[in-house]
Amino acid sequence: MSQRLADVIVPLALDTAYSYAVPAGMTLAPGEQVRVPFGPREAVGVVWELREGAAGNLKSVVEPAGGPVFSEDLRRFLDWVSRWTLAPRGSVLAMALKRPDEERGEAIRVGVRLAGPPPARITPARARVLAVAEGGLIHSKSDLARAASVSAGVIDGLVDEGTLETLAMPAEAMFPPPAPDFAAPALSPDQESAAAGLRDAVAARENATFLLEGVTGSGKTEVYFEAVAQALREGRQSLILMPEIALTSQFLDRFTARFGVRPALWHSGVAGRRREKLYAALATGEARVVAGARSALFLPFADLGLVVVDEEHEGAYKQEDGVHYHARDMAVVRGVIERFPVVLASATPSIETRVNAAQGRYRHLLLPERFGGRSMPDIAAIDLRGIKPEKKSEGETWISEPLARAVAETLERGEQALLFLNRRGYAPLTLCRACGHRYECPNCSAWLVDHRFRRSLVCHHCGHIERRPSICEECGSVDSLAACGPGVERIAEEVATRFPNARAITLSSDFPGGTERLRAELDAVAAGACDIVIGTQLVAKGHNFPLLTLVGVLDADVGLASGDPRASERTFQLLQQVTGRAGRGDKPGRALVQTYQPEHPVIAALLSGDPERFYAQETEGRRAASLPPFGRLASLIVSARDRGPAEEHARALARTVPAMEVRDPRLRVLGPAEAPIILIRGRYRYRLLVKSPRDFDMQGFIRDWLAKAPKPRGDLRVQIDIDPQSFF
DNA sequence: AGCACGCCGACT
DNA sequence: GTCGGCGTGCTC
Repeated sequence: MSQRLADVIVPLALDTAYSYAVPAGMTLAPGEQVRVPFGPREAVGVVWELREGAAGNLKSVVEPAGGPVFSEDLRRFLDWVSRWTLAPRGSVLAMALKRPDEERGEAIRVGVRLAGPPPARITPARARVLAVAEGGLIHSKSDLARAASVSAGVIDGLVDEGTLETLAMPAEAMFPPPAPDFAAPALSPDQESAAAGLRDAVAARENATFLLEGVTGSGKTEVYFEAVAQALREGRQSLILMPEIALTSQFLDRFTARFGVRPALWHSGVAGRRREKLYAALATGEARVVAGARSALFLPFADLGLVVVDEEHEGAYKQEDGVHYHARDMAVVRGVIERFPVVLASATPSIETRVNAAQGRYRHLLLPERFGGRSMPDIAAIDLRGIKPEKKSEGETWISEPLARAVAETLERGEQALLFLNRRGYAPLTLCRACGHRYECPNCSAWLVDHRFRRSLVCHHCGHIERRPSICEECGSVDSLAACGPGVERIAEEVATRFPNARAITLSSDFPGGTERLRAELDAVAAGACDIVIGTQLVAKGHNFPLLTLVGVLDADVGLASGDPRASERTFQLLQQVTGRAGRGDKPGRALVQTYQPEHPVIAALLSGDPERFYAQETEGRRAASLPPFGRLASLIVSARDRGPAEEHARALARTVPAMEVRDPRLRVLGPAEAPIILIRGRYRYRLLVKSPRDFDMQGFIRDWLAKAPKPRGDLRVQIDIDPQSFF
């Protein structure tokens, strides 16, 4: 006998949809959330498909579970992401499905208002409460208590006496709609023509991808705000994706100035009730514009009409654990499936995006000038080869004399200077001068970084932390430990000796007090609270310092020596971005770049002020090596607590490849090789690389391969990363 | 992800 | 003899 069946996906690391009978009388739509029996317990999943069939001895759906309905398009998108990343569908669903905390119960806010005669005994505290409550308005308990500066107990007392009554507060409008024409800006002709292109695409629901490229200060944000405004006029939702740290008050201020209200925020710091409310408001369409970190891409929007990926070249868009995905690329896919335009904005686009634009897959919108005709900073190299050796003595210095002079001049003019070094901590290596012992992480094959402010040695890979010793743990020598190389803390020390009267601050992601303090500190710096900023890459990103006129790059060569195929691109983008921080106000900017290899292509391109040269070279290099975007790449990381099993399983996987019947000669499997950092978090890692042509079904190959290969047992793990971004 | 089943060590 | 360690496998 045929009856209605529901194929349900549960948000667990499972790829299969499980079939349940729909009890007679229960109405269910595809995409609805349902409670289903699952093994010995119950789970909430999403109806992926409804069909007719024989119920056999299938279990039945318990009940509809409420919450957002997952549209056909969203389900197709999640399926696509699963097939692309090779992650189980349930894991991908888990990124989109957030159930409210059942423990917490309903979100009813209790309010109070004046409703009866004054109490028999009137106290000063009670009098203050009555004065505030006089108008007969509904107050929330906590607001009323605060306004009358009394404790909540006083309110409760008045409720007991019948003077105040409690009632449910009307739900406050959590997500007031931004106004598309609140403060439309005056745009330059370049901005206006780019904005017009975006507005048209939004209005036409065109599924086009745009590269919006313009140097720092060219006004990209104003342009994509026009696309957001258009989506608002169309009554559709917008999502602005940003690297998490860029979600600062500066961005919120600009948004508020343009649209009159703040956008809704979705990132790891938004939790609890706020997160639940926003999740619900997304699905009803009440939240119109969301600014979020990469994870916001998977949320069940009611009617998404635009996605902006700001700073599209940022590595932060790549998720490196769980489901390995690139939010920028998945955003483009969501745009195609749900038929809306996607805008990729950057001053220094990724090679991938540049090539896609050049080949006509993306539309290229270029903002050639700094807004208001401000000039780009003057960039000059300081060749350390001629300077450094004579300073190598007991008191090592990292700021060369020419750079120090430039800083002094900047301070004299009352302007701000930034010293950039992309290395956290005090020194990247600690060794014993007596025995040569190097301090290494017990869980990782990496050196421990001296964090002198915290008096600790810290591993930047696993977070291991130990007290900075005074005697060598190996040979027992006293005062023999030497810090090798600089980190930002060490630069801060040098700044303090060289410029004792300057107000200096060191900013890096390990800033004490967490992200919130850090964001506040960035605002204070922008407002002029200090003279010298010493910072890691964090200061290069998403924050403008209007008073900054000098940027000193302490070591432009960091990162160039690694074997990572993306090292050049990343270094170029970072240096271009940080030097671009100089001179944003009405003062011209200047950047000095300390380097041992001024003729290196990356450094030379930076100095020439001609990024096209770099892009042309790098693109050719990728083409010649068939690297992305000209070829496809995947990495398989095999890991285990013991070295032997990890290596053995990696070899076993490699041996399975030639045995496969289907084997395209254009496909290559390389390795296994030890990962560059073989031990991380106590796990040994071996890596296999798959290279294929662009038009090859690489995921299909990997799926077939792993189906025939030996299954990982015990604590062995195989992680698949399609289009890996980092290679350690 | 849970949760049960199952097969080996140290306890009443 | 049993309690419980966590490796292995399953969830319509």
